[in-house]
Amino acid sequence: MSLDPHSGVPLHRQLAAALRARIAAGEWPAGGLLPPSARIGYDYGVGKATVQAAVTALRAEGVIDVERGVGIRVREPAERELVSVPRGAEIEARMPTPEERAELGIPEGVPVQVVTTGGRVRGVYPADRVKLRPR
Amino acid sequence: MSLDPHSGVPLHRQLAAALRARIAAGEWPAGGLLPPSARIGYDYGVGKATVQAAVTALRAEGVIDVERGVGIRVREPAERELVSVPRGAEIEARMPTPEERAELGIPEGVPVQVVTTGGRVRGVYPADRVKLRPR
DNA sequence: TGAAATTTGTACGTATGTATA
DNA sequence: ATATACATACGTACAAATTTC
Repeated sequence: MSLDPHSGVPLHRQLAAALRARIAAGEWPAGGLLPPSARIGYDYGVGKATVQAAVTALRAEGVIDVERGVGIRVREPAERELVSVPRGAEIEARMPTPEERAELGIPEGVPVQVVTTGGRVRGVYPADRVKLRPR
Repeated sequence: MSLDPHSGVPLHRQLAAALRARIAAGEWPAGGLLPPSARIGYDYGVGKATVQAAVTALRAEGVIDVERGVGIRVREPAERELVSVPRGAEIEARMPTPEERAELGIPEGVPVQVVTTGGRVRGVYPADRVKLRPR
């Protein structure tokens, strides 16, 4: 349950793993709030920066959302729309640029899928809201 | 060139944007090293934690790699292998779990593409090394 | 309306550890 | 062995957003 400072694994990674496991186990429901970060730090006996690092990592994984003044929320899976992709197209995935994140309203930790045909970009899709299907 | 503490935009975001732009402009070649983080902090007049936050963000975007004891390296685009995807399959993208990152050797800031048919997972591909093509 | 409490964000500094050159 | 460079981790202070009273 607790963390081991002598395990060789950094505390912030241990903490991220612990929280990830508790979230996966359903300890907090999707859309629900984790305890305040100060409480988490107290419970696990680590400082603020360590909690911050763990939270940053889980955000980058798309596991949580953090709302300032509110708390740390378990991300809810979004509805996924089916998008057909023609034969011969190519599908790549990558992290969005900040501009794309702003324009498309993409949360942190969510990649984009890019569909191209003949080198021309046909679509850029937030990966949490689409499933691509070859037609 | 420099940062504005009064712009309302956090310094670490401004710094990340500045470095992103300089990288995109080719100021440092792919595979090359940025200046040491201490130098970056000195040049931009910000503290160590601020540089760290900017570096963490650029890592999560897949723009840079950080090698301990070496420096901050501009990531080189990997060779992309073409993978055919059958009709009727579904393609999703997401950030990998830490286990997947370890098993597949996926760098930070790189999503995975997941191909399923009939709900069964047919493949999990590091997105920096594949392009999927509907066949 | 507004004040207070809660909670996260930003940013600094300091010290120590560890990998590489 | 020494120097360089990033990583970890602590603490502190203040700012900003939200909720509650």
